Amino acid sequence: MPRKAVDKPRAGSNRSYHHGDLRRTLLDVALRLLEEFDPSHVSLRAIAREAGVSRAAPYHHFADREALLAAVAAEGFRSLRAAMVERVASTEGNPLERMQEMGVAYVLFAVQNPQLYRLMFGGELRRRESHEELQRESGAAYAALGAAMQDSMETGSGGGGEPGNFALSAWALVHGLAMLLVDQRVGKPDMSDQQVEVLARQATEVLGRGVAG
Amino acid sequence: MPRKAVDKPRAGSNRSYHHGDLRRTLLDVALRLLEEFDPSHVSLRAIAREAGVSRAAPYHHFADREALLAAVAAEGFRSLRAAMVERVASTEGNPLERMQEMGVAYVLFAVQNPQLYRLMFGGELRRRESHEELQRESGAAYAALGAAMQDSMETGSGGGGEPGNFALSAWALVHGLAMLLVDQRVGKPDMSDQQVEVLARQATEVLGRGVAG
DNA sequence: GGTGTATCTTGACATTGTCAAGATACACCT
DNA sequence: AGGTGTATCTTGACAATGTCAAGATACACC
Repeated sequence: MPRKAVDKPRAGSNRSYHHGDLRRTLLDVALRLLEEFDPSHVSLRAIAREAGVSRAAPYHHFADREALLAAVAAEGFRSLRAAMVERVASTEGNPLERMQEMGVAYVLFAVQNPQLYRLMFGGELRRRESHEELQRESGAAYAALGAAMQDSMETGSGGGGEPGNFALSAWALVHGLAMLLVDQRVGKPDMSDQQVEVLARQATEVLGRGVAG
Repeated sequence: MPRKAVDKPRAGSNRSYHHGDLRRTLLDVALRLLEEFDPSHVSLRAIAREAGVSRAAPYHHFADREALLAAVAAEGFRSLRAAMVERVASTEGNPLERMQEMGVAYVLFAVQNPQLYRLMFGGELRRRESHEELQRESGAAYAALGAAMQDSMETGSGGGGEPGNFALSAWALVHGLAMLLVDQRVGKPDMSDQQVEVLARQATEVLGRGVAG
């Protein structure tokens, strides 16, 4: 384990005793640290340090470390959903294509926020069901995905499959691809967004043929 | 953080000073603890304690905690590969069906060893590329998967897709489904193997139509 | 039997999450 | 204005972790 910093509020922090909006600041700092480190290595103390407050300050805004990270994850799901709906909104085409674009947005989000994505989907949050906001936001994101699939199925030229199957396959495919990319098990270390897009479109195309065929 | 045990070798351990095969024991214990806890909560000290040795003993067999866990993960990949080849070996049918069975084996393995699967694919191991055995074994597992796909493509009734696309899609689909199941984002809390099999087969079927269509 | 070396233990340190008790300052009421 | 209450923040403390250095032990070989 690294040995480095002492546990005092950051020097140069000229905030007053009362912070103003520490809750918001903690979330921002946590998100920033998450760009740099694995979720399991983002410590409460480091967040507090970076926010310029003492180690125990966060406990007045979050029950514990997991609650803070859960809040960050919840915001992640909100962003994910926003990215998906925004993308379909700016896409013309039949429902199947639009759903494909949604998948692309999903994968892009993962690649652009790998650690956040890991926090959202990894095992770091062990009591996921007990974090209300997280439940709500992740549910909303899934709902958006599900709605798009519903559309594409209704218009789909009726391959033999049931809707449930297809939805599950699509979600699994997109989620799996995101995981493989985030974990760098697939693709080059530094892929451009364009390259990721192409990859995601290719992967989902096979599935599209499966349902449309 | 929990407060509980003291850091002494387990009482009742009547081993001699020298252990015999501590390395093996540590791996076994780690795997056992992994059935119970998240990878990030399997501590070196707990492993040592459970193995009946002092906290520093593992350092004579592994460079650090991550190296030990990497070795466990490597064995996980060995098991995964074994499960897959065993399954295809006992399957008759065309290459596409055989590959589908491989996917089923993959998903089954994940569901039956959720924490191990998380260790193998999650972000806990940050220096994956520096663990030689892990690299080797995971490579071998992927190779087995890839080979099966190669077969199924060659015999496949030539849909429009390229082999690379299909392979990627298949892997992503299977991996994603495994993840969703392991994280309990899909399926009931305690599904039987049969139920998982059905689910996996349904999911991969859509893909099969995509390539065969 | 003596010596060497691999193996294991003990002690120590920096780090973490968390709680309890004290300090501070803002907000409101008279 | 002044006083009081309460939300907010800090300090001190404890158990736990990973890791290293230095000491103890026992097996293996000459």
